[in-house]
Amino acid sequence: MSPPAATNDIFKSLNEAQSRAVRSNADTVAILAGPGSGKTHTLTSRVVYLVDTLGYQPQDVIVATFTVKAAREMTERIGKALGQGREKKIILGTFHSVARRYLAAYGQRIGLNQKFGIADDGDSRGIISRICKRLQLTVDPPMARAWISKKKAKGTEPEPNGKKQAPAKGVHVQELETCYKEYQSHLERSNLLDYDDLLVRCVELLTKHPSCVSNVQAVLIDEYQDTNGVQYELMKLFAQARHRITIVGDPDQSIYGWRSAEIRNLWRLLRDFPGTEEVSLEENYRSSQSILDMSLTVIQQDTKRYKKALRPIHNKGTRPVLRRLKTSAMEADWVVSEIRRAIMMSGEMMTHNDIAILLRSASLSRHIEHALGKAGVAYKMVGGFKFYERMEIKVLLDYLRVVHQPENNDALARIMNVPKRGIGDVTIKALVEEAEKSSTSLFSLLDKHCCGGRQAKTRITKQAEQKISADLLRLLKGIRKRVDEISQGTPFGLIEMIEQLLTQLKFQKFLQDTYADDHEQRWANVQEFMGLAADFIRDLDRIGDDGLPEIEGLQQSKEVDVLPKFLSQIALASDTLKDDETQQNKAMVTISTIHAAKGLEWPIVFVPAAYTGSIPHARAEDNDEERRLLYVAMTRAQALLYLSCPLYGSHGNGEKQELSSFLTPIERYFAKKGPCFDRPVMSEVARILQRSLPSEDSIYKSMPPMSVVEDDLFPEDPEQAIREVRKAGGAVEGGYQESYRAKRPRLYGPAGETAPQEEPWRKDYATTMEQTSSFTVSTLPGFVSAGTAQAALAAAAASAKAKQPAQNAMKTSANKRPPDQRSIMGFVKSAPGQTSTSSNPPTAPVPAHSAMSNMQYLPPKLAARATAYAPPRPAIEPSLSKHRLAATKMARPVLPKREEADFASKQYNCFSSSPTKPPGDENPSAIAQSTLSEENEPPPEPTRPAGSFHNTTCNMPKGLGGGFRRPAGLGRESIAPMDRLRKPFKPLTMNRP
DNA sequence: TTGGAGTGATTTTTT
DNA sequence: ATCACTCCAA
Repeated sequence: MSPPAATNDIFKSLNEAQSRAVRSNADTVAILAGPGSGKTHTLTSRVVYLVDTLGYQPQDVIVATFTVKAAREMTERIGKALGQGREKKIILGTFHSVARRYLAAYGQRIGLNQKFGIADDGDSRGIISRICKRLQLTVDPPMARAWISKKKAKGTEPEPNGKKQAPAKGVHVQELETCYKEYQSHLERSNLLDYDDLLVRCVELLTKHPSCVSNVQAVLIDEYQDTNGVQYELMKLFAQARHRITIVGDPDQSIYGWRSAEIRNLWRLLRDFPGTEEVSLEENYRSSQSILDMSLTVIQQDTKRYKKALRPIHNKGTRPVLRRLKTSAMEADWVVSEIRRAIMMSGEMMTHNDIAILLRSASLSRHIEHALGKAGVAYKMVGGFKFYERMEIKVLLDYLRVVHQPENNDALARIMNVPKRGIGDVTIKALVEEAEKSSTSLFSLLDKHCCGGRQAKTRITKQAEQKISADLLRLLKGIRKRVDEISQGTPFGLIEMIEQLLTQLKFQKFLQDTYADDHEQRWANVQEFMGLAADFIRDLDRIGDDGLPEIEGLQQSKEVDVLPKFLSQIALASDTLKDDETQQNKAMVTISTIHAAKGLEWPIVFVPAAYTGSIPHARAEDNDEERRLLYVAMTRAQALLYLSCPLYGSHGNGEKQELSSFLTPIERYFAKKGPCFDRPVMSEVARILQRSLPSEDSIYKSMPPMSVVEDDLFPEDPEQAIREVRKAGGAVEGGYQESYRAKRPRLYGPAGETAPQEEPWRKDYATTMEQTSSFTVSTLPGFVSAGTAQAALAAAAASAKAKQPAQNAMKTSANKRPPDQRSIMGFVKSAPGQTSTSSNPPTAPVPAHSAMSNMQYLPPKLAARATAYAPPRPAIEPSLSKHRLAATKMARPVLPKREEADFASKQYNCFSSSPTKPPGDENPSAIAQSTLSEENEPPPEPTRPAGSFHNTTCNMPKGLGGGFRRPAGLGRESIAPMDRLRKPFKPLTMNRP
């Protein structure tokens, strides 16, 4: 079979290294690469290659991703390339969903009830806290939960250093064990599996019954750095028939350590599959060079990490911004103003779709949402509050869950009194207790009590309640009956079922009564839920089942019911909705947690709240992971990157907040305010995004009169601004209102008139703000000039004290590695050129606190073994393995081969300046920013020693010019599909003039 | 024993 | 500002 067109297209879109990875004949392929290097594209291409060129059957390929979003995107991409709907046959999904599929089909072999349900987060939390209460355990339930989860997620392999999981001090392991046991038995009784159980039980299944995966020819894993112990085992088990595994990952983007992700899995793989071929992808197709440089200065603060080459394909670009604002409310307003400015100054080359605001925690979104809403900017929130967590939805889901699994006591207990039935907490608790003691389900207890020979010895049940219970039971039974009838025939009825629930519960009325003010919104949510169910049904037909291929001689249970599928889909995917339908054509800003943003990219990225306590999170255990998180956030940006930090906390009377400790050492490398969007800057942005910039004329014409052209609405140095105000006699307390005053003192007339007690002034001002949301506040001339004056003052002061490079942070040199500590891959396979990459900027200081790391290092013994399997490349120069300790001294690394090195360095030169760029305007953005930063060091430009090039690079195609095609799927259209609308019913009007 | 009002802590990240 | 929990009146 000659390769169809699809394959050729795929190969055209690959660069040399990517193509090598795609076509590798090795059984095990490990692709390690930095952000924006086309990892996922490579992985999908390999899938296409395996199926299309090598003729693997799609159903014999397993692709496991980490998030639902990634899974969906991958299906889409593969589908596009493969066509004929063959992508549907691939066993593709998150680890959890693939595991669920196997358990649904074969779980009975390990004694699993086929109708098992999935205990979501809330369920397990509830169960555990009830256990703790009941048994009067002293452990804190969340902590017990974490302990249990870790225990499950770790898998069976013992820790290398023999250390045991250490519970927090002072906690009795005995209690934890008890809780664990109790929890498991509760789950079992309710026929539930929690998230970890899905994996654990699947491991059990595949260990005992390898035939279930006897068909599997290849296993591919995305975001490998985030796999945990069980997932590793699962991966191996999936691949047990043929041992063909392809992984892609980036240790620098390992941000799920808290969920027991183990970077150790990387060397486990190399240990268990000695023939593994490594490929590294080194070109970054995503971000401007300066964004990449800046991100590197962050990630390189971790001296223990494994360094990879990462070479920008794009131009220098605009210097990233680190803005300081007074409060988080002001910060949010500033973000909005920058969003407007950027869009306006780009002449709509960029829209709201091109913008993301990435947050460390979802709870930080409040101010941002407020500001966006105030300004009438459409946005959507990814992650954070979950649709399914909303009361009204959760209730419906619980009803459905009880219909599916009558023995699910927790769900039943929750809904017993939900349209008020006059059953109080006490009664419910007693009933649950009784049910548990007599080891029946709550449902059958109630059933017997009401209908049968009234056996419930529960002390108190009024007759009124009894009748209402009958109503509840009748409803549930009625629906169950229908389900039973339906499941024999067409897989319809889900919608019907929900409708019936709604009418019989008088749900709308219930919402009206319970939530007086926002019942409309809630009802709308319910309707969206219906729409979601409808989509699900439709996709079931279109996408086909998520069943497994028939294996000869193996009986599998077919899932005929839609309900369980629907429920587990929801449990496993906090966001099931396809955006195709929901997507209004409105451009929307994306707000997302950093975690949820992994793998995505946007032209403009804001990272607000970059203060210590947020980005190294106050409760974080692993500072290095927090740093990686910041790195991930920064590397999402293509053209413009904005970080910001409020000086005062928004909570309470705002204590002072410190800039993120990851940023203080490099603060001076950032621009202090947003760039001037002049022609050179904008055209460079356009080049990075590969879009065409509207003519200067048309931009100018479309600009509303008196628009804000510069980022000067807010003082560059709020503290300075505060001092100014104070000098002028104003009271400074550090609050929201106050901040505005400090910002534009002139508004309030001559000095002294700023006294906060002047209520009328303030009120007026505030209302004006609200009403004029369609234009920026600053369109009033007075505002602008005052602001500008302030900014000028602030700038002067700022540059005076700019030279404080946080030397104190460098003091500790506790970061020296023990001599035997090496970076993972560099140690495992001591290939030349794979070691150093971009060298440190000699000045990049290292924060003192980076001593802890979750990186695991290969024990010498294993290392020796692994090295033995390394392909016959020249051994590494011993000095190089420790090169990082001597990084500052190392002017020139040892070169593997001279010619190659020269070639590579030429290549690099070629990368770093665009061929189309006239030699003259080397760095427009630098010029644009020069007023801000002329005294400062330029951002540390990593010098990339030629010898650091991986040999992949040296093998680059001879045709030097044509070699650097941007892989397809990395272009504009590849901006990852937006996630589903979180707040669909907010006022979403854009009212830009 | 239920339900409403009032009070008090509280927010990492995800399958 | 939102949720969970306590307290008090039916």
